Amino acid sequence: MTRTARHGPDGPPAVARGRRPATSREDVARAALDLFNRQGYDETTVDEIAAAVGVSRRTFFRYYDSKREVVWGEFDAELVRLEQKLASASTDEPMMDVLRRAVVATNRFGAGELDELRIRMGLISSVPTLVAHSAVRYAEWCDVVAGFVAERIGGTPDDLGPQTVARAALGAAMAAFTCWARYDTDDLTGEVDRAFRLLATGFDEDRLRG
Amino acid sequence: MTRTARHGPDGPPAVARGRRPATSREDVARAALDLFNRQGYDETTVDEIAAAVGVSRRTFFRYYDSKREVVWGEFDAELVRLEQKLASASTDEPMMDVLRRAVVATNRFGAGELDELRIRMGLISSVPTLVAHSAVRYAEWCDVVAGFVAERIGGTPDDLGPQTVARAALGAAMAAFTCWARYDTDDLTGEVDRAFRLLATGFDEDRLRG
DNA sequence: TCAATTTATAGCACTGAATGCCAAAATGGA
DNA sequence: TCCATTTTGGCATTCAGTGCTATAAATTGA
Repeated sequence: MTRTARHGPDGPPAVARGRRPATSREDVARAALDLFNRQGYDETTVDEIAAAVGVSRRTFFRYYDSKREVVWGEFDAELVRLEQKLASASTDEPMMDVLRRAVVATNRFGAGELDELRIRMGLISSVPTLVAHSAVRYAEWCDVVAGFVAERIGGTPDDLGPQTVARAALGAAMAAFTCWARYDTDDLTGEVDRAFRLLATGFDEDRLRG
Repeated sequence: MTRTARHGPDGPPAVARGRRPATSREDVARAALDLFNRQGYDETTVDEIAAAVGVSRRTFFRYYDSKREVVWGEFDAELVRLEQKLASASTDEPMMDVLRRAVVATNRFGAGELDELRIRMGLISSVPTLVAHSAVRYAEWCDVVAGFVAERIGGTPDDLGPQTVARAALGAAMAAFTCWARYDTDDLTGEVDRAFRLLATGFDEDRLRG
């Protein structure tokens, strides 16, 4: 992966040397999502996306490793934020509370981002190819959570305890996201909060009904 | 998908008409798993598998829809069993207990099957392509559980409650499986049981340490 | 034994994703 | 203008997956 380092967040704004990029990750993503939304993910070829941005097919693959990846935007950055939130939490606060608040916090989005996010999540949770790829991305999310849990209760992140908590937490987050993407509740963080509270009560049947 | 109906489980053993199949799903799976195990999943082409079974590439795709699917064996049958267990459970027994016992019951394997199962699970949880595809297969598993939960607490399977329980339960089951596949504990059902008990207690920190 | 029917296979052509390789274009600096 | 740098474009290739058609092998019935 060779991203443009020209406007990277670190270091000085490095004067532009060599040929200028013909487009950007953001532009590619916009064009692609638009096509996916209009004619469907499987019905959109990489050639079409490239043409829409005015770039060759080969160049598309220099901006994104695969067609799948386009839908994930800047997921990596969110992962880093989650890790920081978890690491900086008070040791006094109960583990599941820390986890819930951290996940809620990393999923606050501005009103302007919500529409695009809903399109992304709608695709991720409905197109088989993307449902599949989500497992790969979410595995990284799980690793972060498992690391945090292992830190709290001792042992390694690979043990049954941390793995179970991490994967169950992922399940709760995914449930909240897909429910939010499907219905028209504008309250994403509320859904996440509810899902994690259910998880922390061990799925008490009365609470589930309420 | 056209499987051989010749020895199908339903109906009379239907006399063999027409040309006999050159191989079987089982034989294809055996040859494929052997190759995957020896030289890796990505390094094994469909042509190689087909050649190993003595059949053309095109015929391979008549036995399995994709290279990925080979690893999943007869997962569909297990799904049906889970659905039956959940449906026939007593309404008096707590929901999470029913779920735990049903999942444990559908994951009892004979000693002879365990080695191959470990190879399958090892691949599923380590090869990116298969990690990805697992999301598609496990989604069907989730649907079954979400249906059961909705039946118990009311509402539809798409609501936040059933979705959260189902996906978290899946997480617990996956954690148990991967832990079992990685370490040499021969006690698969024990791992599943432990994971689901953790889940039902809302991940009590003391219990997680114990 | 021969023809009709049934079922499975082989082979070919084609699409589409992804990757490696190299030449050409564009840009700033000496 | 020449050079180093960076990005792009195009080509060739691999591999998964699919549709189509012809052919091979097997049973049934005459």
